[in-house]
Amino acid sequence: MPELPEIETIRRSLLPHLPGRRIVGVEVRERRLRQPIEAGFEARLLGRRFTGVERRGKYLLLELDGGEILLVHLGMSGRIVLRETGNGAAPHDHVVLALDDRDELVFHDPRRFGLMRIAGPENFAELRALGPDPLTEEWSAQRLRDVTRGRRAPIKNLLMDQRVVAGIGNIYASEMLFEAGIRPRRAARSLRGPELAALAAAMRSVLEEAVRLGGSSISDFRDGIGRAGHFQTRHAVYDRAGQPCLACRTPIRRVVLGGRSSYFCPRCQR
DNA sequence: CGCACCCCCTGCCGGC
DNA sequence: TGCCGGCAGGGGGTGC
Repeated sequence: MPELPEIETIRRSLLPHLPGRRIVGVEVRERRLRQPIEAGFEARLLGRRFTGVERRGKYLLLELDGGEILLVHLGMSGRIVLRETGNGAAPHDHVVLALDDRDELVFHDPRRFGLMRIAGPENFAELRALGPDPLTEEWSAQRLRDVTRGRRAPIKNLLMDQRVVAGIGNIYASEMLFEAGIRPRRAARSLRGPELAALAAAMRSVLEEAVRLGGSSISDFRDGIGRAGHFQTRHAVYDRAGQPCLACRTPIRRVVLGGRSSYFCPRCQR
């Protein structure tokens, strides 16, 4: 579930609570995540204090005193939740960090596609490979024009390529293409100037609106302190195959691109 | 480079 | 009711 708006929602929900707190206990209940949790993980965290909460694409960066960072990726089914200590661990609670005030920070991930690792700012291979964050000034219509130039790939595949732009996943790629009036299968290099401008604007407006509404709680997404999001009520096309387009009543179509379901209105999008 | 496939893993839902 | 296939917000790898 978690794409940029969900991770940003989690970041904002943790920001008032996490910085300043010290880790007084580390329990790793399951090391087999997408990358196995490394030996020494517990010792490196114990006694450290959180200093900040940042985000890069779909990665959450929990900053620690001493300059290291606890890097978190939630994969498809991951959650990270701050809760009161004392109710015991649930199934799929893989990492439990006890904090110095009777709260605990829990990494929960049924499918185990997520990851948690400690790294210094200089050595994140994962982060160096990421493209710019679409909500920063690094991203622009000009940049979109540059990365689409000459690319025959469907525009939706490009939007979801984290090396091109970081943070967009399957829900928001479909939603921003609807907003821009562009079909997901269009070859990236075929987009004209006005379409590129519309898409750049739609990327920003869809992501900002989704952040404003606390992300999409399809299935059971919750932020860092257990609150649901509401952007799912605004989905125009995602998971709406066969239902009428909200703009023109034409049935929404589903196609598969790069192995992922993709949704569009055949009349509003060209 | 692009793409069509695989894989990783668990849970849920609909059809039979 | 129970089983089975398909599908799910992620990323990575292979071979063509």
